[in-house]
Parts: sequence; C-alpha cells; structure tokens
Amino acid sequence: MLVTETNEALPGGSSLLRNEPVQARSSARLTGLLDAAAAIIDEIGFERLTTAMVAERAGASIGTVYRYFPDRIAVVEALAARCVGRLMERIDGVIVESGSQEWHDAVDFAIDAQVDMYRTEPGFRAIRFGDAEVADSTSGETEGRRPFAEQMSALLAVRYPVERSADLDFALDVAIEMGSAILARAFQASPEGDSRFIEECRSVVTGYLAGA
Amino acid sequence: MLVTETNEALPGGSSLLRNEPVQARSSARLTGLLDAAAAIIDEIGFERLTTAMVAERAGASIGTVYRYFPDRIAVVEALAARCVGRLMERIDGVIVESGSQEWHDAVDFAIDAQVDMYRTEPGFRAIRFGDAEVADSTSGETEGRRPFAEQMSALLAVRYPVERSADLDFALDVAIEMGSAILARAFQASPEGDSRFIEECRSVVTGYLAGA
DNA sequence: GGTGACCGAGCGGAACTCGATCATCGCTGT
DNA sequence: ACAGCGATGATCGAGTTCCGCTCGGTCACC
Repeated sequence: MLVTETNEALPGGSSLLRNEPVQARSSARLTGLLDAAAAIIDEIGFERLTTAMVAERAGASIGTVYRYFPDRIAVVEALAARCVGRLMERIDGVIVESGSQEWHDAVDFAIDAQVDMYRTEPGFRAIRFGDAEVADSTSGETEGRRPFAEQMSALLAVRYPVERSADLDFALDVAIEMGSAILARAFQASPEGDSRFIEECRSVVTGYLAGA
Repeated sequence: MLVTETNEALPGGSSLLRNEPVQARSSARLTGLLDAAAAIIDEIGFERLTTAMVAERAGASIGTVYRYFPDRIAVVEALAARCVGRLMERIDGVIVESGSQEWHDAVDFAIDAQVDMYRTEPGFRAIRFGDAEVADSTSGETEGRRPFAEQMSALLAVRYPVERSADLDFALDVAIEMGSAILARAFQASPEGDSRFIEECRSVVTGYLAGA
C-alpha cells in the first residue's frame, strides 16, 4: 500500500485541520461532518453550502465545525482530500490484487475506480479533483491532482516500457488532465455516466500513453 | 460572421441579466461593471470578489450592480459569457480572413485564439470557460462550452472529410474537453503559458480529430 | 482534576432590497 | 421647429438579512 492513513477520517497529513481528533467520538464527528458536507454539496452545490448546514446535518454545533476546520473552504478541501485518498486506496488495492504487470491495466483500473467513485462516493461528482480549485484558485487543483499524478507515476514507472519513460511524468500530467476532463463530461451528461464518453476516455488515454 | 451582438456589452441571449440596458449610458455601465469584475478577479480571485468592490471600481453604487445582475455569481457568469463571445468572434474573424478551407487550420486558429485570450483578456484566466462552473456547479460549464462547441462544429462541418462527419459533434465535444484541460494546465504552470503543454495540446487535439 | 470535546449567543461584514431621486426619451400642441 | 411634460430608464445608498467565524463557558472522557 502506498497510502497510509493514521485515522479513518483524516485526509493525508494534514494541515487542513485545526485540531487532530484524539478521542474516538471526535474522529466520528469529523467523519460525520465530512459526510454531511458531501451530502449537501451533492444536493445544492459547493457555493451554496453554509457552515451552519454542515453543523446541523451532522448533529453538531457551528462551534464544533470550526474546532476542526479553519474556515468554510477548508471543509470542502478536506472532503476533496478524503475523496482523493479513497480513490488512491481503491486503485492501489485493485492493482496489487490483480497482480498485473501491464501498465495499461493500471490505467484501466484507475479509470474504473474513478467511474465507481463518481457513481457511489458522495461529493465526488461536485468536487471532482479540484473544484476545491474553485475555492482557492491558486492551489486547489494542484493539491488535488498532484498526489494522484504521483501515485500513477509510481504505479506506471515499474510497468512502462523503459525507452519512453523519460517523459513519463509529463505524459501523465497531460493524460490525467485529458482523462479527468472527459470523465467529468461523461458524468455531466448523465448521472450514471455516459458510456460513450467513458469508453472514449479509455481509448484516448491508453492511446496517448501508448505513444500514438 | 456567425456571432451577432445586439449590444457591445451584453453576452449572448441573455437571461443572466435582470434588466437589459436600453439607453447608451447604461450599456456603458454594464461594460464598466464587467471590466471592473474582470480586473478584480485577476487581482484577488473570484472567491474574494465582493459586489461592493465591483461597484466602487466601476464608479457605481451597489444598487446599480443589482439592477443588472441577480446575484454575485451572475456577475462572473456574465463575464464568462462575454469572454466566450469575444473568443468566438476572434476565431471567426481570423478564419474567414485567412480564407482557409482546411479543418486543421480552424483548430489551430481556435487554439491560438485561446492562448491569446489567456494572455490578454482580463478575467479569462481565472474564469477559463467554466470556473463559472465553480459558481453554479450544475450549469456553468455547459453554458460556457456549448456555444463554443457549436461554433466549432459549424466551422469544421464544411471543412471536415465527409466520411467521418457523422460523429463530428461527439468528437468535438471530446476534443474541446481535452484541449481546454491541457491549455488550462499550460497556464496554470506559468502565466505566459507553458509552451510544452501548448504544443502538446495542438498535437493531441489535431491528432484526435484526424482520427488516430 | 485536567484536558479534550462541545455548545450557541453574539459580532462583523458581505449580499442583497427598496423607495426616493435624477436622466433621458418620445409625444403633443402651438 | 421646439418647448414643455409625462413615462420609463437609470442611479443611488441607507438599511435589512444572512452567513462566516469567535469566544467564553459547560460537559465528557482519561
């Protein structure tokens, strides 16, 4: 496993939180707050989410929200981070389980996992990777996509033909950008994900990474 | 010209506005408000933009802002719409001027125009096409990219080899999605636009549209 | 008893409203 | 022609409401 979680609820490091939860009930609270935020975002969108809504839905008070998160934006950033973490766990899990050494399997699994997340993970759709980018237009996207790009890089590095691996990181950047955009389009077209776009995503990304 | 503007300032239809300006001074006001919004967004980002700032910068009062825009978000949506309108005008202008009948010229011009907009058009960078999508996560992107896709469709339809034109609209959807994402990445990496990503954008989009 | 966790009234500021005021336009009668 | 005059467009800005966030006090766990 490349991804290690010190706590089920907390995303990554993480400097997004004011106070790390130490008692059991409080990490449940954190999880609950993020769940509430995810549900609200799915229903009315990030822009209309208020901290009071999050508190009420999680059965907490406003003060509790601000005990964990420095501000409103940090809530959605933490949610995004949790999403990315879960996505990476999935991809990692599936690929080691399969035992495949083919790089294009890793690509396929990554796309499968994202499709699955779009369908089942609350908030993923609205947040994609970096609609937290919405929040802070400077960092958000980088924060979200960087770790993902690095994980894919690590996964592909050992599987990719050596002669082309010089530009692997750049190619991955481009591929992830393309793939995410097409997938987003697929789920913008329909809630279950337009299969035409999804298939096109597979072929485009695989084709590009294969070197045209 | 495919694009017709009834008024220099107003973007498209447009149902984004509460009141259409009818007198001359008031469309100047509208233009001024959008200019102010663009400048502010460039300086401090969409999130930190306040309606009071827009009003002050445009030399208007808050009430005037709300005479034209239903809410804060609509301001940036209108700005996005104006950006898209200007982009389309440019592409259209350059391509008829060139007289080219090659579809890949249309693609090149479209990419050139976007690069130019990123570099010179206030607010374009922050707004891309659909960081208004940021605003209203449901419609924003659709509102922005739809007219663009349709214009490109119209441009390419007469230039594209007939045998493949059946899926032209779908292919264009995908191509625009890919291209926009890669371009955005180029200008996220550096303010002048990372030329490596820009070149990759050209080759990927042209390659894809050529049918691989 | 000491520290972690939680609450919610309250503060500051930003989004948005509304009725009063001013500018422009089109008409109409001389 | 054009001066006057309603009607409608356009502007203003104090005021209201709502939301993000703080802080001191209370409760729960070790």
